[in-house]
Amino acid sequence: MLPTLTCAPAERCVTEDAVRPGARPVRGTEEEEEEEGNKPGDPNTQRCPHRPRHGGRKVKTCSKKRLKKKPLGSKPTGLCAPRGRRRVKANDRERNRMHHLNSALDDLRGILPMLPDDAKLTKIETLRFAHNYIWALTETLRMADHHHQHHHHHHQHQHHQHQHHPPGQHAPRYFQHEAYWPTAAGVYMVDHLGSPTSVQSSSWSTTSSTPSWDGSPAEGRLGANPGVCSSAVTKGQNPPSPFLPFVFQSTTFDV
DNA sequence: TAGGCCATCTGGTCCT
DNA sequence: AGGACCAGATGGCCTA
Repeated sequence: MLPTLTCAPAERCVTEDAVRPGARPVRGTEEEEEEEGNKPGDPNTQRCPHRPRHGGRKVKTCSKKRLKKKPLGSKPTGLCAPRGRRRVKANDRERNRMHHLNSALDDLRGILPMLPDDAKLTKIETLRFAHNYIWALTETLRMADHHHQHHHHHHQHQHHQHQHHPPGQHAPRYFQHEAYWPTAAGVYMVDHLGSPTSVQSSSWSTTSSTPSWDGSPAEGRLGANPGVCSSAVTKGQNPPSPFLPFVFQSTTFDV
């Protein structure tokens, strides 16, 4: 789902329909306006005129929580107090803040390996994927460095009995393996998921109210795959996520 | 139709 | 005082 831009930045006020051509038609607007006490013309209760009541983000101003949390000394405004200017401004700021957050998330999606089916990762998937992508790259660098040192040591032992590799071949051979390319994590996802959104996120810890990794590779969306993160991964350095990078499996370390 | 994902509103809290 | 941040609530959209 594309992020919807409604009225947050006043200067960029765009209707939802403008950015979501496929959006469904509006249902039941009039009665609900009445029900919420939003009378046209009342500056305190009127929502942004450019924001369609379509889809989505209809609001009831009197949730149980809000009523419960109302301080005892608050104004006796009946069930629904009219929204003041401050509240409206705060809503705009909050909306804007979330838009910025979403665009940052989009930027993050943009630098992650591309998925062939062009499926958009959800927020939590993006964060998890990025987390593991970074992990994979870090681990790749670490192993490359390790190999480099090993190779150098080997050369010293041989007392320079043979020539150095040509520049193009000096890199560790496993770096030339497709699986070690930076897009490895993405390839892994495609190989094992098909579509990243095709997997019920309830099968991993996404549904937790505090999404976090417990460090156990056996659980989770991808962690359940056997053979992932196999012997080549240093003990105690398990990738902390469901998106276990496959960079260290099924690749021969023929150095 | 249930569940997942999302945008939005909202009040509370903390910070400047 | 006002803004940023946060989390809960709510309801629309979409898909299996």
